[in-house]
Amino acid sequence: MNELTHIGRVADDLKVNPKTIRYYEEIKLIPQATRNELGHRMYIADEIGRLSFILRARQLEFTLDDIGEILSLRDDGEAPCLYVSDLVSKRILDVDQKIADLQRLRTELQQLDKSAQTYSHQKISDKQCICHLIENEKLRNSENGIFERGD
Amino acid sequence: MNELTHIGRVADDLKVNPKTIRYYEEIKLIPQATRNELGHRMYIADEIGRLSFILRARQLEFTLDDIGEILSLRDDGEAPCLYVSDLVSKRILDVDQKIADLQRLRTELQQLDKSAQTYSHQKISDKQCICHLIENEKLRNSENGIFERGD
DNA sequence: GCTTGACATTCCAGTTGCTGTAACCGGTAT
DNA sequence: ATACCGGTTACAGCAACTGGAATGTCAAGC
Repeated sequence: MNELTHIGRVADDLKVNPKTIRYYEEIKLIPQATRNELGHRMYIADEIGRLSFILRARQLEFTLDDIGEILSLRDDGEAPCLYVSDLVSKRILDVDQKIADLQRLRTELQQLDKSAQTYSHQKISDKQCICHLIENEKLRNSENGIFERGD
Repeated sequence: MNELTHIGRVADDLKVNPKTIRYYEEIKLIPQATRNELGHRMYIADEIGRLSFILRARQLEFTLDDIGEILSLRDDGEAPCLYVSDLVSKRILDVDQKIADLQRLRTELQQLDKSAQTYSHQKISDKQCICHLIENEKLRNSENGIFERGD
């Protein structure tokens, strides 16, 4: 076997852009691939394993930095799993936050959409108004004090 | 009145980084501010209005490109509201998609977290394994065919 | 008078995770 | 011969800022 594979094949199999693979090599997330006589990168199962680990972690939206940490812990012979499970917990909190933000955003947009129907038949008269859709929302919300921009 | 305000003050009031304001000027989202004798940017209510419109739209996660479109429609004397309400509808769909993605992600992370508890007492023995948390998930999911990476 | 601090200015570089483009090379099919 | 396919490199660009350095001006405090 020994299965030496070109980058394009690997990319197809893992459904990823070949550029991404080269990029990961460039930032040292994966080791420099061995080259064939033409200078083409050739991959063996091991490296494909590492790569697909990275892609899996990216699907889980770990940052490349975090993934790099995980991999180098592992490369040093340490078990990264505790580290990972810590990251996982943190990511869950992040994701929850983001979902909440988006849901709030969705509500706002929905209100905008609703008032679009209400206002659509009106003519613009107020020269100050940039867009009464967004402007009116702003006023309504500052009355209600909905947005405090919690960063 | 006539209220001429320094950039720092405007930034404080609108809770935004002064750099952001300069950046918006640089990309011509807002006109070049008038300067005082020291070359400092000074703002009047009108410009602050335009700026806070932009910030409001950014809170609603419109892109600067879209905001630019809206503003230049308005600058040309046209009503951007139909355009905006179209954008709003599209944004709602985007946001829905994003929420769904994040919820799926959350589920995955939760599963990871659960198996972290299951596996945490085990010793690492398999040299191939980079992190059994993520690896095992990958295997489980490819068995179930959960992830088809719908892009 | 001098220093310090708080602002402002400009310009340049960096962030994240890639992706696009250009210019090139080599092998294969027609 | 030539077109096509896939590989290579290096560099630029995306979004939406943000940080830092170097410089300048003014006012307060010692």
